[in-house]
Amino acid sequence: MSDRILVCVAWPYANYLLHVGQVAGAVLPADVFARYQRLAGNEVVMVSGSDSHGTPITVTADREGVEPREIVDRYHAKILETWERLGIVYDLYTTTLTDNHYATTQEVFLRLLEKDLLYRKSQDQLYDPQAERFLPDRYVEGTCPICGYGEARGDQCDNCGSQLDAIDLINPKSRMTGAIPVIRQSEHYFLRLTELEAGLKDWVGKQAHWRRNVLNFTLGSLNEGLVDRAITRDISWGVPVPVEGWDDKRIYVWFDAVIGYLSATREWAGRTGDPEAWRPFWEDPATRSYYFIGKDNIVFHTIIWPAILMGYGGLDLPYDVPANQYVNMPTGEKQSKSRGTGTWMLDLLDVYEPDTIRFYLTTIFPETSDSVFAEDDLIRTNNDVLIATWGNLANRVISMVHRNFEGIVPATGELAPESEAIMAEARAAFTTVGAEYNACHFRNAVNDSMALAKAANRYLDERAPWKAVKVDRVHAAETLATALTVINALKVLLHPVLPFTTRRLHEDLGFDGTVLGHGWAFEPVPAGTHLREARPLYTKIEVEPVGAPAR
RNA sequence: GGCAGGGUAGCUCAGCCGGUCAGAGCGCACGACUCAUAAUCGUGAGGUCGGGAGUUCAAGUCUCCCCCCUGCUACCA
Repeated sequence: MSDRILVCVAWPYANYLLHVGQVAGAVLPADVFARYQRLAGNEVVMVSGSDSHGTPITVTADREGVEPREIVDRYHAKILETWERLGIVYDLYTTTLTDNHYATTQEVFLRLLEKDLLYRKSQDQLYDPQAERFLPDRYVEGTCPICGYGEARGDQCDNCGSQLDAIDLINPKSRMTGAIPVIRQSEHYFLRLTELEAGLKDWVGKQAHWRRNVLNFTLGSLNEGLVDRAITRDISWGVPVPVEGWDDKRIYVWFDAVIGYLSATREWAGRTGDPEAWRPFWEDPATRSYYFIGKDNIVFHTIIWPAILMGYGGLDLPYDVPANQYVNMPTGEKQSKSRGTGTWMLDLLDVYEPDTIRFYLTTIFPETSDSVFAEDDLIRTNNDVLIATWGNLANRVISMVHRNFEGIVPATGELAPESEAIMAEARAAFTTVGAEYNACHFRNAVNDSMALAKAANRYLDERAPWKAVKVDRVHAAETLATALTVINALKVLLHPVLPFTTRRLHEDLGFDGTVLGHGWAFEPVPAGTHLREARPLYTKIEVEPVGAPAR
């Protein structure tokens, strides 16, 4: 019986290239998870898109003197290229610029308004009279009132780390124009999080399967008490507020971005030809929805988005939010788009095979703590783990079958105990490794798979078919046929992480169709099968790290 | 400052409802083998589990204090 699973992935801002941290932290875990679930026979839809609104995009556009849409188009194309080359398979990767998304966002807004979960309130805001624009705190700079640092931001002083209020800055000026900001009143719509707090607490309290940091952080925030948040802004780039007389404001990006999960699923449905196909993924309580995000985004996915959904009514709340920590540089520095530090995915893809990258990144998924990306470590992992333990295993066995059995899988009689044992281990791995994937413990899934590969290497050494074949062909035949079956099992177990090379291996082993088509199943390579000529699945990297720095 | 997560072998990380929890992989040393991308297999070297105090028969595993890293702190998302 199959499950229905919605895989939601954080929406990258379309104003930069993607770096390793974003991919290892959210996108690749989601893809591995979705691939596993599809293999396991579940009904999966995976959606995301480029977040096209927000101040950073406007600022980038201003700096280049172009329209925001041009920035979005440029980087959206680069992002799509990254997915293609890395083998990230979305059912839909869209943007927040579609008519469908605007309509969905406005529909949600109006529903909340009807239900009195939105209200208007005026607040003081800093305004740049030269740019004729309201300023977020971080776009104001001046002298820190606490330590005297001259270039403190309105929200925080980078020198002494103090949290600031932009109004308290000495000699404040706009980072956009240098003008002195003035205070102006502005009216906005606020979401009544205070109203939804009790329901959220009740719901979060039941999510015992969430990761410790996600659960504790969310409970902590709820216990401190929520504050209503403004969901509109004084900007011109964004989803229009569907209310008379609000033409000069827009729905703010954090509100429309999370709604993107819903609008993207609707858009996917429309593209499949069944516009109603999104409903089971959102309206059936048995559907499980997973949100793959970084740790900086937890509050939006465990509090605000659920609050919006609760307020809207009739839609599923997140089942799990397996937020990851960060992937840092070997120097300990963060991968940061805004600082320009980090490794761009496209640079990496220019140099290394996608499965090499996917495998290495999976081994450093920051599932429990920040992890480190290092190119020399990637090379070492490729050569000393991926190839030595796994690639070589497939290669040595297929080569032996060609050398000694004309490339035809030999038949076996009754199996020796050690052959039975390794077969049983391979069969059992489908349960254990499957459970790890299903629980989003991807590193464990890979480690368990590699343990099976090591066991297969050990089995080969013990049975030494290269020796046995000279004196007892039946013995050697049994060894090789058994090893092939274990290799075929590993092909399936590792397919979510290594989709490209396991597809090749699938062909090399003489199978038709796709790995996906065969499903999450233990399956021998039938006797009599003609294997293709042995070819290495992976290329050893002999070079020094070439370096693929950001910028 | 407050809240949350993390600080375990050279490296990357598990373990954390207290008692085979002092581990895995890589690297390193030695040995075996030679089918295979000099790959594989076996053996080994031992890290005061960030620091200090406490609870307990027993603590990386619980409590308290301190140090360091990261995120959030709601007008970056």
